[in-house]
Amino acid sequence: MVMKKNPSTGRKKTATTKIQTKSHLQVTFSKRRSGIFNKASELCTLCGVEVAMIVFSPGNKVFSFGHPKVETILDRFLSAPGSKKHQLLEAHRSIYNIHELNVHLTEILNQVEAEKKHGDLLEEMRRLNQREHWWEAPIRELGLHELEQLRASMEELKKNIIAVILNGGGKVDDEFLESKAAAFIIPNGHNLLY
Amino acid sequence: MVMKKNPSTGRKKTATTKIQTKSHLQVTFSKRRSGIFNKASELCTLCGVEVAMIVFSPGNKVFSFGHPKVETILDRFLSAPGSKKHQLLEAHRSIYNIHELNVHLTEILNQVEAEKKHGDLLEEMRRLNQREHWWEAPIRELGLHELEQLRASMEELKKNIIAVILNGGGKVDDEFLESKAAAFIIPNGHNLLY
DNA sequence: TGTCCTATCATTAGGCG
DNA sequence: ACGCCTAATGATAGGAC
Repeated sequence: MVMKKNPSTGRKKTATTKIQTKSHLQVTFSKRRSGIFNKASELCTLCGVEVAMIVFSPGNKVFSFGHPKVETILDRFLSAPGSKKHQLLEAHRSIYNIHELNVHLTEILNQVEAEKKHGDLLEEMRRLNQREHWWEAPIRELGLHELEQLRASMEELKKNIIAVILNGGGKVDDEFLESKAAAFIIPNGHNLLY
Repeated sequence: MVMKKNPSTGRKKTATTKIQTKSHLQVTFSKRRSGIFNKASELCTLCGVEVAMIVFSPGNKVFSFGHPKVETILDRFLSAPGSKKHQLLEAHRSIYNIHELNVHLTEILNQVEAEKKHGDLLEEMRRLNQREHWWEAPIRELGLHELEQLRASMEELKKNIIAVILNGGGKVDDEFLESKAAAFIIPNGHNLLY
């Protein structure tokens, strides 16, 4: 026998419009949300399918359900072929592009470094040559003095070249030159670069 | 009065395990899926919240529901602070990083180009100088003939320098030199570079 | 797969703690 | 916010189209 303890209780019809009473809305939201999540879970176990669900509450909190995992489903969904969904996945791929770009950039930067060193070396030669403006005057007019200056410049240039190559730009004295004499053949200034 | 047209019809209890009959499973999936989507839609209108849902069917098809849009919700969800969810958003941001990197790369490449041109110029000077090995022999021993050779080399070097600077590497004849004489002071070989 | 139908079953509105 | 209770409403299994 059924006892009607409280005739006023029980389910009532619900409107299809937004609930206005804030507290009422909160309660309804909680109940229905858990209900839907349960139904989603049932769908998973009953049909063996994958489901993801994301809900933002009226209080702007995030509720999510996912089987097996929300992220997994989202990955599958975003990687599915079609329209704008691809762009996030593309972005994901671009991480690797960035890595490649960085590697490329490093290579390029090394190249720049090398080119700069090379350029500096040659620039120094040119500067040393031009410092005395020896080539601006017709060569046939060079006197012994000028030639002597030129020779001295060349000696300095050689030392500087050695400094750049062996020493990274440090000072080069005769002792240092002697210590490296075995590696670079510099008997009387010949065969320094070749 | 209610007529019972078919007493065998009507709802029956359902197990909580996976449905084995494939066709049965398909039907149940369809019905329940649309049911859940309806409930989600109701939740949206009733509580004014945002909902996204993704379901993979037994036949591996994708069904999705979202209010206002699936992508919108996913964006909000992925940008929500917390754990791994960030990584996709980070990836999204990295698109802009890639753009910046590309700009940077272009700058660097231009720099490399400039350095290379500079280097080539100086390299050419060096090669022209060394071609005759004029500086390997003690300068004081240079004869008139060698000096003449040196002078000729310098002339060629100057032309090549002008070619690189003005012409991008093309050939330089006297006519061309004359056409550029106003810009570069080359009365008798003086003040070419400075 | 979707829709309509019907007879159930499951959900949940409303109230209370 | 959560759980329990009750009763009415809503959802859906099963069948047929």
